[in-house]
Amino acid sequence: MSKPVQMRHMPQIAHVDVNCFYASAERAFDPSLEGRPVIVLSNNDGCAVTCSPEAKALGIAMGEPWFKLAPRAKEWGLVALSSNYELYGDISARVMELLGRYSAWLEVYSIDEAFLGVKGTPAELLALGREMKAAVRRNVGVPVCVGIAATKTLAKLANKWAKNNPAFGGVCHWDSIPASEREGLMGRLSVIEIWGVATRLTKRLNVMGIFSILDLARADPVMIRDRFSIVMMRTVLELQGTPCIPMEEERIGKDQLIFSRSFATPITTAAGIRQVMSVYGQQASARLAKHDLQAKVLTAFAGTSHFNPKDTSYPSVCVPLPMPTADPVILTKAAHALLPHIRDGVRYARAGIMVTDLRPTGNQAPLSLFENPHEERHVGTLLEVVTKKYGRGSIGLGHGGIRGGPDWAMKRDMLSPATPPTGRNSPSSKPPKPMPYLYDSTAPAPPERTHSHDHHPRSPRPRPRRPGPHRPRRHTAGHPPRRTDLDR
DNA sequence: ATGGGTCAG
DNA sequence: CTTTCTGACCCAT
Repeated sequence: MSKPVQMRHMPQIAHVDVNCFYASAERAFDPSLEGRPVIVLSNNDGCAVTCSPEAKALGIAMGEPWFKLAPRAKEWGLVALSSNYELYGDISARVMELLGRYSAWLEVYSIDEAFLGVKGTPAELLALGREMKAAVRRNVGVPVCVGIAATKTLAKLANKWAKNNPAFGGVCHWDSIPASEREGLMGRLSVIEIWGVATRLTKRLNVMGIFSILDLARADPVMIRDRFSIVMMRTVLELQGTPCIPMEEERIGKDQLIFSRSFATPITTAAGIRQVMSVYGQQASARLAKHDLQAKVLTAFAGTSHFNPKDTSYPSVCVPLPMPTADPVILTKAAHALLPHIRDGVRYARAGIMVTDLRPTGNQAPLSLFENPHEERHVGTLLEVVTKKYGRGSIGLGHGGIRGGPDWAMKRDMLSPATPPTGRNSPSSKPPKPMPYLYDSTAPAPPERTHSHDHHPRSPRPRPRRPGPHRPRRHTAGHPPRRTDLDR
């Protein structure tokens, strides 16, 4: 008895992500790094955030402080690089552009991950996955793995499986695996391996006797909803193969922007904090302007190190702005409201500002023009132009513009030299042949969320998107596969 | 509405 | 000297 034809054409979701993205991006830029142990360091060159497989083989773990590694780097032939987000953003854009050719339904989930709506027979889906993997490798130069399944949650799991089990060759189509094997896997994996479940939820689930992914998949969704949340229930349903997390439209409009940083060395003076606040005020202004937004509220904060439990202090102030603004002078002044709360001698390890209550520029009363002379004179714009031309730190208001001086600047001593080559590996150099079974705009839309408790309103029939210019989320290649037995 | 908690990457 | 920096959403208040 053969299955109805439609069964073989159920919409599925492909999850694609780049293996150890930052390290791979550095390699795409500098192929001589291929085969060598490479790590990419966090801000301030503090610790390793991404390790190439060769680096992992040396026993280097994610989060390993660089100062511990440095002495042995030479003997290991270890290449350590400061994180270079410009490079990663560029590589990311190329990957996404390429993936966009394989489906009208691309959701850029993070700087190195995407979901694609796909459909076809199992054999076709597998072929599609392999084709995408090969194309990205060929055209952009980074390795990816692909997981394909009926739901996002399962697609991510399949991807993880593919990554950890060489037998898959980097591509795993969930439904093509015998059920007994899938259950074997789910039975061996802790719930913490699931998308959306971390330490807290794991503990709570464990208390209820739910330890493995299989335990959770077999739990009663309603009970889970009552004891946890609708979100966790969706996870359960998704594990059972019922799509509940739909493909998302590109997120438009943010609710808040945060600018904060840990310092290379603690700041111990109000003067130092003042300087930092000035820089953040200007950064906030530039970002708001870029997105045509204005803020109504600014929060400024500072804090001592979490690792030094004595003498802690976390001052913060919330400043309602007289009118929605993106003006650097006003924002900087507002940020300085934190200063009275800063005590000299306290070792502040980080500080930042947050702008909230954001709204699009342009729908305020004209009166505000006169109340806001800086805006009228385009001070913000000028700052941006100069900054773009001469680099950050070359100009600034008040104490923000001191160049080279501040020792709280990020250390990036091992930065890769420049932006990556264009042309050579550029995706456009060899466009992939479209596959006959692409998920196209005339095909049924991807699964709708079955429970509509969801924040971002979306059109009932999501429209297909081209990948367009992306605003990939920031990302550290974090959450490194803590030891799993995905590969038996 | 707002803030604390939780998660992701 | 376990991880940076964001961003978002859930949920209780």
